[in-house]
Amino acid sequence: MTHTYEYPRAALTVDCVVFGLDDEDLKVLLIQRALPPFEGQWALPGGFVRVDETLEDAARRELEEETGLRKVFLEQLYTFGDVERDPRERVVSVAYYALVNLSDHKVHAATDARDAAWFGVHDVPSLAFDHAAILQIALERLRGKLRYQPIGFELLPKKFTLSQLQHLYELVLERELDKRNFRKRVLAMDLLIETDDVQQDVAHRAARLYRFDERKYRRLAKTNFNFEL
Amino acid sequence: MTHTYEYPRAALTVDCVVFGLDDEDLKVLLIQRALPPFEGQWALPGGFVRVDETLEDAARRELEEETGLRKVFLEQLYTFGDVERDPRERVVSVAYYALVNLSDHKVHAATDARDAAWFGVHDVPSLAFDHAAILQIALERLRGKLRYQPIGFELLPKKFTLSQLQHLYELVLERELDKRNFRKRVLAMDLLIETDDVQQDVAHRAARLYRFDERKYRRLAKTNFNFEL
DNA sequence: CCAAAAGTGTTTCACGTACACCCATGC
DNA sequence: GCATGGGTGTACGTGAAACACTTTTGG
Repeated sequence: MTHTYEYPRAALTVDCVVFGLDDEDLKVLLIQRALPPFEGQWALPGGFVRVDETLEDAARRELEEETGLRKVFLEQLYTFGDVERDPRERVVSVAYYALVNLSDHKVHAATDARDAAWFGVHDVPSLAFDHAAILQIALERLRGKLRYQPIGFELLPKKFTLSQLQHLYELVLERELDKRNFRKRVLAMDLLIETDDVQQDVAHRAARLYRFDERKYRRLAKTNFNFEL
Repeated sequence: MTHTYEYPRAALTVDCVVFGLDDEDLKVLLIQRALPPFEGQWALPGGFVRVDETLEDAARRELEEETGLRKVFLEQLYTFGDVERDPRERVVSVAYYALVNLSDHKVHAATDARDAAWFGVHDVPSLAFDHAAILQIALERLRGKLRYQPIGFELLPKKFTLSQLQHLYELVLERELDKRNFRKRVLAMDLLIETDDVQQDVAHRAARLYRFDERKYRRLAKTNFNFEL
């Protein structure tokens, strides 16, 4: 069955820049395309928006279909509408970025993807379409938002050490931070809950684990409080 | 002539939130719709994206067609994709916001619009579609960006007084600022050029006029300099 | 006992904030 | 001469930045 319109229409897609964190690096999730165009090349997960689903629903659906990821932090990034960005025809893509913690989420390739894999953000292969540009903009957005929104916790396990948190900020912001000042600032916000647990299986003194107090943050966010690191 | 596709497609539009400044208020430009749906209601200027133009080109074209505005500051805001946001069919809209100075730009209604007029942002009539929500998000974005990007100057004439600049910040941020501290901070950035001109035709001491040094700002922005007010 | 990271305070300096009066101009 | 906004400096307090050693644990 076909669908007919009076004027030609652009196709509409979503693409997802999924960031994850391991011990060494900030990573991005890519899939290897199983179909033309750019068959065999690496690309951001994504696909066509159905006419009866919202943009965010489409992004979540494609993410699950292509990589198995569910229930991740997801936020709209920017809409890319250059006329020649897809060689087939006019395609406008609404890009989203997602944050996941690698320890909780296992990834597997699926529909339309030969393979799915994590790459260090400074070590990505050549990407299909304008996906390299989308990735750059996502990185800038992440850097900007990390400063004044508590989104970094999405990249960490529920319980984390202060050193892990600092390491995350250093990786994303690409500069070193002073340990004492970092701990002072982050604890002064009074949004971390000290748990009774400590790190396991480390060959040195085990660090205390903390949780982010999201409930309290939401309450404060409604008044006029500013998260800032 | 008609166009057929294998799957149904959403229509794609752009909408523009145009902000302007006069002596009393931050204003937004609205048009009165000449056609259904929402005939006779006020709405944001905007319209369908052609298949051979970029999103920004579409926004600029619609802005000129419907309101006569050209060569304004324009930046993408957010893409709205709720399934039911247009009663006719599925329409996804890429929203932009624009900043103009009212003294330089005269507005006139045109294509598809019965009328075009400026409204105080806190005094808008009931709007078509989800345009009230789009306006709210544009306001938040403007407030957020004004703090750390020199976009306020787009709302002022090329030469302006420090009081005008302060007034703009007070209107957008919705709080009063201390005159001496404001002047100190803004001059300390060293991005304003003092001109030889002063205000004309005022019934009190005439204020000095300044220009924003955009060239210098661009240079600094490339290193690691932060505009912040 | 050694390696490795955890954890902890103080001083200094810059910047944000609060605050009030005289000046120039037009009518 | 009076009304209106233009223009200016200082004192105080808070918060950011610099900086080094002791503690705990596992191997």
